[in-house]
Formats: sequence, C-alpha cells, structure tokens
Amino acid sequence: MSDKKVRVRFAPSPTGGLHLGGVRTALFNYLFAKKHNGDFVLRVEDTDQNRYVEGAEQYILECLQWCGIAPDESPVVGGPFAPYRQSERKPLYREYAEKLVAEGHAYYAFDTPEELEQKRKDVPNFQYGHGHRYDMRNSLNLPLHEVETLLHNGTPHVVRIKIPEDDTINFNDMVRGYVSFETNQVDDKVLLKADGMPTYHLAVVVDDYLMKITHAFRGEEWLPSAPVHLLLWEYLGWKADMPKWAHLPLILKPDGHGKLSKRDGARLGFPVYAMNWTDRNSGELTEGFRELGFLPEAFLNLLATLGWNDGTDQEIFTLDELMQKFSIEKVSKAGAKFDFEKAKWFNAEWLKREDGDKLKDKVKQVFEDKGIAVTGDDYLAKVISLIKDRAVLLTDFYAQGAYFFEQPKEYDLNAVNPKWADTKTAFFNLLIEKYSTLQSWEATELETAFKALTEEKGLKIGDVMLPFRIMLVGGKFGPHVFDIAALLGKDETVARIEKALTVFGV
RNA sequence: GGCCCGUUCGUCUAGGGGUUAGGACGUUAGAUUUUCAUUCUAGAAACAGGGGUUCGAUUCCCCUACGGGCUACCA
Repeated sequence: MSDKKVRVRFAPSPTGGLHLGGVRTALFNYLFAKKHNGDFVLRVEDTDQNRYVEGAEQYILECLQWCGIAPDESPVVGGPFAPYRQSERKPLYREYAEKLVAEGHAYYAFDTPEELEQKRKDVPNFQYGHGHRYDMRNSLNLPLHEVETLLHNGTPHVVRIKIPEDDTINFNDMVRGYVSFETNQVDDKVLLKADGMPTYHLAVVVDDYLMKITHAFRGEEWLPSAPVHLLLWEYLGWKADMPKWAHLPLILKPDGHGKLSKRDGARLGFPVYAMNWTDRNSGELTEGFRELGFLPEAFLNLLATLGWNDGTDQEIFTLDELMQKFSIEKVSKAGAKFDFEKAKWFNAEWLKREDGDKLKDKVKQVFEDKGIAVTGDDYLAKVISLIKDRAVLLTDFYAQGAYFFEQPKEYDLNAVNPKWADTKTAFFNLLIEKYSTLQSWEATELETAFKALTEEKGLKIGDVMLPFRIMLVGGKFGPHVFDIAALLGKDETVARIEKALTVFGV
C-alpha cells in the first residue's frame, strides 16, 4: 500500500434502497477505511433516471447512521469532492467520453434501440463488440462527413468503448487473487447514454479517480465488467491511480437459488432491509430489521460474519473489535445463504449482553408503540434486566413484559380452573392478609411467607404457585414469580390477587 | 449458449499434505429452573465426483458435475 490516504467509497444505486448485501458492502468498506485511518465516502449512483426513487439517499444515510457507520462525505453532508450524487455531476462525464473518442478508444454509435433489437433477433448471441461493431451505424465505419452531419443535427447517439482484440486482461483482486479475461469476450459497453448521462462504467471510473478513491469493494456481480473498468483507467491515463479491487461474495436466498432480493423478504418472512422503507413511487412498504426489533449492534454483527471471520471461534464482535480485526483477505470467496434463525440468535445474544439500563430508551419505545405508558426509569431498567434473557427481539419485550405496566387482560383459566377448589380461594384470601401486613417487600420474604402459608393450610406449593403466577401475569410464562411480585409492589400484587379471585374457579 | 467466479455438517464457517476434520445456528436427548425462557451436558450431522502428483490427499494440479454471477442506452 502506498502512502496515499486510504479512501473507500460506498456507491449504492438509490433504486433498490439498501438491502443486506448493500449494507454489508458498506460495512466492509467502512471497516477497511477506518482500520487504516482513512475516509469512508458515500456516493450515490443515480444515473438511471427511470429508476430514481424520491428520498432514497436520505434513507441510505439514515440506515448507515443507525448502524453506526456514518460516512465522512456524502450527498447530504457534502465534502471536498462534492457533489456526491452522480446526476449532479452529469456535465463532467462528457469531456472524458470525448477524450476517449478523440484518442481512438471509444466511438459514437447511432444505432436506435429498435435497430439493436432487430440485430439481436437476427444474429444469435449478438454482441456489440469485435465481431459486429463494423456492421453497425457508428463512427468507426460511417464516412467522416456523415458522422459530422449526424452529430451536427443532434442525432441521438451513445459513446461506446472500443475493446481491443485478442488481448488478455488480468488483475489482482484482493479476495479472489488473479482473475483474467479475454477481451474478445467483452463487448463494447455504452459509456455515455443518449440522454448525456454516463453509464455506471464511465461514472465509476471518473468519480473514483476524481474523488481519489484508493480501494474499491463491491459485489461479485461486478466482476464481469471489471475488464471494462480496467481498460478505462488505462485509456484515461490514470492507471497509476487505479484503486485496488475487491469483489465481495454475494448473499444468497436461504431457500432455492440466486442472490437475495427485495422480494425474498416478504416471501420468506424476514426483512432484507436495514430499516423500513416506503417506496414513494409505488407506496410499497418493505419492513426493516430495525422495526422488527433488531439492535444495530446485532445487525452489524450478523452481517459481518456472513462471509467473513477472523480465523478464531469468536462470533460476537463489537464495531470496535470488527474495526481492529477486519481484514479483507479473510473474506470468503463463496456466496453465503442468509439464515434468519442465526440472525435472531445474534440479536438474543446482544440483548443478553447489553446492560438493562442501556436498553431503556429502545424498550420504552416498544411499549409506547403498543400504547403502554412507561413511567419510572428505574422501574423500567429493573423490568428489562428481569426479562431480557427471554427476549429474542426488542419487540418481544411487549409480550414478555406488558404485565409489569398493566394488569393482565386475560387469564389462562384452562390452567387453573380444572384444579380449582374452595381451599385455594381461602388460601389466597389469607395470602392477601398476610402480604398486607408485611413490613418490607423483598422477593425472598414473599417466598418465605408464601411457603409458610401453604404448609399451614396443608397445601402443596405446586398447587398454588401456578395460580399465583397467572394472577400476576395472566399466563404460564415469565421470570421467577416472587421477583415479579417484588417488583410489582405490595398494592399492585394484592390488587391483582383480589381481581383474579373474582374470575378464578367460576 | 458464451464468459467469469465458486464448492467442508441442513445453514454460516475454521482448518490445511499425516487432525478423533474444530466452532456456531438449527436439530435430538438429558439435567437445572414447581411456569416459559435462559443456562449446562451429551448426540446425530460435512471435505461434490473422477483422475493425477505424493510414502500419504479433504488440503496441490487437471477434468467432470453442480451452484452462482454477467451477458441492457440497469446499477
């Protein structure tokens, strides 16, 4: 590595928002940049105006921020190489395309979409490349005066790269090692579209050069077009400044085959986006990990270990640890199927490890979203530490802990009524009396008093323990019952017993 | 079809010329917890196939198979 400052860019298209593979690419870019004290640059590739979606850039930025991997430069914050939105850089690209034409590395093509379509029908396996470029309407084989006339008249045209013949292009990929391509297999990609917008191929090279990008990590789906980019770096005279490449393995569908797509989420019942995303064109909502109840730490953790590991058995990593330990050489070459079960496990682990106090705000939000008012921060923190071991998602705190904030709405009567008896009614009435006179209100004392009373009345503990639990929480779940009672407090506990007595056994 | 990339338990993966092929998720059984979960213990579970090279290949090479990607005036 030279002494150039490391600059890594994350350049998503706004069209699909941010799916898992995208965030993972961002993460790896970020980790690499930060590990080398470099810059993490967000650039938005929005040159396809047909697929532009309003609000996408803001969304992408928020996703990154939620994950804690905010870029140093972005369309929103700006930076020394602004603008960072390719559509705003449009005037820039033509100059380079013209330069390539002037130097014989590219040419104007006037073929209409209809003509191209016809050609594809007529010629099996048609490729606009070394085999057919001289059959087409372009500046390579049209007389010079005709080309000039067409240009002068503003005839719609594109600029295509002229791929050399009988050559081999190879390069060293940071994750794959040497990769090589025969140029005869590569077609003359469009560089500049008829509307004046660059294609990805031109834009990515020009922008990476202008923005002084040193490392370019992107999905494996880009590997086949790498030779085009390599050639462009060479033809533009920038070869010495070309970034180092790394093509990351794809994230695959858990079932069936193919790369994970947006639709798979809805189909398989798990999110593929970091956060909720509403497409303003279609109104369609795609659910996100955040809204489902994932902690950003867990989300990042599961993404990082999908296709990367540090060579040890460690599974849980903080962002800091990832930054320390990440190395692009340890990224695996093969695509990885996404496993939602394991994703949930990561979240459960993070929930267990996280301090109850730290989760307060997030859990509070969960309750408030369900219409439960949460009062008392200390109380909430205690509730959280009592139940977080049995939550997998943040949203589980509602089902696991709503009874700490309101009386059970329903009781699992099937679990108590078949075995109910008058002696039990008597027992609980006595329990109310006994509990009411208790001086202090600690779990151990509550348990001692409870057990003493069962013995006194000749009952088995098992006979009244479960009913007691159901009185307090409504069902057969939750932490140790006396811990619940202790936290609920005397008045509330007594009130719940009284209330339950009116419906039990009737 | 062509080109490129890949292939270790069901899944994510470690490993690497001689290992009882390790871990994690999930799964099965048991223990603990007079609920549910947690936790703990144990179990089942993999080197795609065929040729080389080698004293010895899961590891290196080749072929095949399979999987994936690309093959747009999309990224």
